[in-house]
Amino acid sequence: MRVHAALSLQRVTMEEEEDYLTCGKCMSEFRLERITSFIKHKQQDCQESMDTAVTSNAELVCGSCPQGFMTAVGLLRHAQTIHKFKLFLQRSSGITGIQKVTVSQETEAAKRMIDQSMFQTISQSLDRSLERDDQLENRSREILFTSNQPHVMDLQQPAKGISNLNVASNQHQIQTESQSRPSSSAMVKHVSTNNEMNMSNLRLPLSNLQTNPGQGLSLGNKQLNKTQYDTQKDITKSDISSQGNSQTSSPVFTSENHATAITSENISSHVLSAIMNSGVIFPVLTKEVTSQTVSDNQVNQQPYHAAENMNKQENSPALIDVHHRQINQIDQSSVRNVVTANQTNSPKTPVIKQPDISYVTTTQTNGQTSSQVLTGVEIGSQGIESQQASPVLVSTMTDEQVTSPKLVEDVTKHTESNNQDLEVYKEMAGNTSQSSDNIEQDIQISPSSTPNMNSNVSTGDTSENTNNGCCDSQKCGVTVIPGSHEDLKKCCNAVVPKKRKRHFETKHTLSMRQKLMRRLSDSNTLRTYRSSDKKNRGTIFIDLEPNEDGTLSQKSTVGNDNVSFPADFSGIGYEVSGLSRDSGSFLNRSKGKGSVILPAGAVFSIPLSYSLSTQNDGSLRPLIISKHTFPTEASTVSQNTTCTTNHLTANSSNGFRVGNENGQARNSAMDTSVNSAAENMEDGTDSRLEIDLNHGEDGDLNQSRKRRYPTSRPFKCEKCDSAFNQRIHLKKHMSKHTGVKPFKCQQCSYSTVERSHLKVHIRIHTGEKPFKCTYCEYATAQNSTLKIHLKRHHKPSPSAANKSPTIV
DNA sequence: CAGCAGGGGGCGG
DNA sequence: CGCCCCCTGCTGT
Repeated sequence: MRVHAALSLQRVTMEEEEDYLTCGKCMSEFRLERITSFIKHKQQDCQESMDTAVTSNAELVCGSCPQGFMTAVGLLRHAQTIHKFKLFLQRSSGITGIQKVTVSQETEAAKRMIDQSMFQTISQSLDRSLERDDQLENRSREILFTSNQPHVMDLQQPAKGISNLNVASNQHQIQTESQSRPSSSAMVKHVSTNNEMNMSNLRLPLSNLQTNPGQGLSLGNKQLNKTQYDTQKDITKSDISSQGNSQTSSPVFTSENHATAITSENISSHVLSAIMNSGVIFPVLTKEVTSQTVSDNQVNQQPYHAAENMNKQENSPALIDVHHRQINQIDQSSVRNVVTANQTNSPKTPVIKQPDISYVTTTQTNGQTSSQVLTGVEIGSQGIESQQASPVLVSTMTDEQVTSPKLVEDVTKHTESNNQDLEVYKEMAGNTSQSSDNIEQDIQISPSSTPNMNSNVSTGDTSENTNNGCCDSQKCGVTVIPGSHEDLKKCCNAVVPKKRKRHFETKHTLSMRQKLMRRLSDSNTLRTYRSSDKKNRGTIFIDLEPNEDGTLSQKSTVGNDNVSFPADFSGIGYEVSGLSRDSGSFLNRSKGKGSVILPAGAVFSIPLSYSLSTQNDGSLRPLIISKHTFPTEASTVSQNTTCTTNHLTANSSNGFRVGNENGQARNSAMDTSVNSAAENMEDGTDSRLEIDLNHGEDGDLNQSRKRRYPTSRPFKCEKCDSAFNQRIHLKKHMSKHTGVKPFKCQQCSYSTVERSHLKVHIRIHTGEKPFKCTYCEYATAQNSTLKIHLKRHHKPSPSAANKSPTIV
């Protein structure tokens, strides 16, 4: 039998500092100055010490045994270790740090232990403890209990403590009186008779409690080392096992991963009162004790299984220093146990869950039993503060639903999907092995947000949105609902910014070139179709194919009888930038990316919108699309158009010209509305859709802005002859007449109607010249200025330009 | 020739 | 519709 004499509970107050010696076996406490009594106590193997403690030091006496204690904490730890009280703090929300405490049903041993006299004793002790608690550090005062749920213990505004806690022992009903201490505002509203106590919104002193899943649980800014962590796990493991083996009707415990151990520093009177009145056993962790315990363990080269020994009723040190329970294996059986538990146990049986575990719990309200699927939080690598998600009430289900095969299936599915996470977690936590048998009775449902120590901030990259990563709440902030993991995409999309989503859609799928090649390969047959069922309007796609000599050929005839095309497109270079989306606008609109390489034999389409007018006989006036070159532009075509065997060079403003044979042409884009042309036909002239081979005035290769919208300008200015294709442009234009320029420079009198113009203007004051010449030191504030500069000073030779077309 | 202002089109939301 | 971008024209050096 090992004996641990541990120095514990260094209560630091503002007024005094008391040191206590705690027997690790019987939990008796001795003042430090009575160390001789403590030594004697240990020498007598605790036999004599009880009397010593009771008679000489004890302020509290256990109601079930003659053990005496100086402090309520000591008594509680005694209750914990000897009489098997348990309590788990459930950290159940992240951002705000709000936490939840769920207390298990008392054990049979605890039931026997709890009697009125004990509670009265404890109550008195709590009052005395408050004197110290009020003087503890702020973090000790941060423990908050709030709850608005019925049948739960509600302790509100506990910052200053609780007073006069009276306990009705047998029924465990609690009443509170707060009149004795003005600062005491905590109230115990109600405690259900089934000993279920649910204390929500517990805010623990976060500064004093950090989780380091990879290395253990850090308490009081003291991080446990690997050995300590393993010890904790061992304790937990055996504890789980004992729970399952010895207490078939006991509360079902889920994994205690990241459960909050109660320390002498973070425990407050509220916790104490809660514990006392719930009749539960709780794990107490005292820093000094932990250190000592671990030290002893290290000496013994054998971790101490406190819980195991406790369950064996051995007279062994019972300093349960941790319940940082590591979940290592979750199998379907464990999942199903959840439902089984809810099936077999009384509805009154509380299900204790862990914050990072999705779980099913049952509650009783007005005599009706309902079950809820709850999810907890995940603990980030940075500690509790990194928790992100609040406990999410996913759904409220009836018992039938809870026990339905569907739920079992969903939970199972969900659990399976997260097993990989668990493996990662296990590995990172340094866990070596744990048999699933040990947690066979442990309820662990859907560790949805299994801590991912390496989890990154959501990147939105759908490629990473796998089951084990996407719905990690650390990534997307969405707590996964058991059984809803299949809705993974929705989950992620809910948090990925739209722009980012679009970014990934456009940048991380197929490259533009891949898209182009695929599209080309899919369209080796010429196609000409109308996008509209109406006879007199639609869009025609002219399929063209580059010839071996770099020219283009139109290889199909138009299906529309009312539309004819030139028979030969040979020798004509076309920019591809006019392709609409419908026809496969695979070109990037970025500058310098207006060209495209077409493999030999590939076909691309040029969309042409048209609208036909009716003739006198009621038939549609044929629309003629012909190759048309203006005499003055012919040279431009030959000069600026580059059309080699395998590529086409896109030049700006290269498109179609709509007009009539009188030469009344207006610039149009590739996607050309022929409405105006149709209108012109009304006057009897032969209207044709003519292909404008003009490649722009300066032949700038970068001028490849695609034109998507029709060039018709229905929005005409009432004060001048200006017309625009969009209303917004007319609106901007009107500012010229009205003088309204809402965007004003703060440093000068400049004002403009366009925000972007002001943005450019401000560069004058800031001196910012983001556009830098790649050939010299020249820099400018406007891109167009740089272009002019390049053109004037670094103009590439025509041959070079031909040899190096811009490639998308 | 550089710098700047402004018009107008494209495109996403 | 707002924003951005491209382009053009004007002006000063």
